[in-house]
Amino acid sequence: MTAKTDSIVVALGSAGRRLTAPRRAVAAAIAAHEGYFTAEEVLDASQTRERAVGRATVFRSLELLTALGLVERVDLPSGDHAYVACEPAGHHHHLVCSTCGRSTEVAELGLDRTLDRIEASTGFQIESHRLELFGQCAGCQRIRPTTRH
Amino acid sequence: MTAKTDSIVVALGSAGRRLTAPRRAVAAAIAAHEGYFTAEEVLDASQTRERAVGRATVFRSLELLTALGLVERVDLPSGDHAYVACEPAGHHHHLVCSTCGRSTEVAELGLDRTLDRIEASTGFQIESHRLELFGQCAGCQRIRPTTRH
DNA sequence: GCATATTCGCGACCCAGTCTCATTCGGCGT
DNA sequence: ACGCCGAATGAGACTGGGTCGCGAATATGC
Repeated sequence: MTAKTDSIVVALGSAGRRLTAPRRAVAAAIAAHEGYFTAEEVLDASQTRERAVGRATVFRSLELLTALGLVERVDLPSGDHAYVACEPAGHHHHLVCSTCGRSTEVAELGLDRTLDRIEASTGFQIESHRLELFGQCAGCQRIRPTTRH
Repeated sequence: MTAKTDSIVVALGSAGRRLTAPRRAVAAAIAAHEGYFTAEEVLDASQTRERAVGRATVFRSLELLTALGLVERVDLPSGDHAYVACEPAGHHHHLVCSTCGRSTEVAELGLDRTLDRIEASTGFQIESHRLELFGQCAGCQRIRPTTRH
């Protein structure tokens, strides 16, 4: 967890952004989550601190962290959106457990070739894609599924 | 277009749902769109008719059509959601032109094998996935891009 | 035609997310 | 150690998508 918040702190610094208390609070809230989390949850979590973080700030921080590649937005099958913390490494996709919410990153998986083929056959020039995978993680497949949080 | 509305009519019938004027109106509005469309657009379109369709009804109809597999929800890169009309055929993905909004369906593309591999390596049991492709369609790649609608 | 369950439409409501703007504060220069 | 200044914050109003509840309307089977 400290590792996570640390990397956030570092990233902020090297991006020339200020390191403020609210941002620390958001980082901490994110670090405290195992899997995906919603803006609401981050908001709630930071409200409980002595110095509450404003709603707007939470959204702004999430936006910033997204821009820095430290978190990514996921649209759950249910339709509402969540975020997952992730390594700012190259292109990757998320595999989210629909029971406990834990998410793992899966690296490139030969999609590029397929995209090339699609481009060739449709004449489209693909600019971006979104691939999200949902399922049950190894742990939750056993009889007693871990409930989310 | 009549073809599109027809298939909607048929689908409603065979699903044991009533064929009402508002639903026809929504179907017509959808058929009038080349590419993706938002709930708002459908709403506006049906408002202009003599007999206006209520906001709730538009959403309910879209929900129903989605359940019937005639339209599908797409989350645009911008974050807001739209719908695309599609064949109730098997599993497929959408390729959306970010300029003109036109969308084409691309069939299965060897993703299954990759998913199997991911399952094997992560221990996850994948239940569903979402793959959306965005880019420029052949027409919009030429100098004068067709603007949306 | 009639009965009746389905669907509608209105309007109130809810909730995520944005905007504004006065206030605060982090980080740099000295 | 101090002060400056632009970046960042927070409170709350606001917006816009989407839902809910309920009395009225209507599509369908008979």
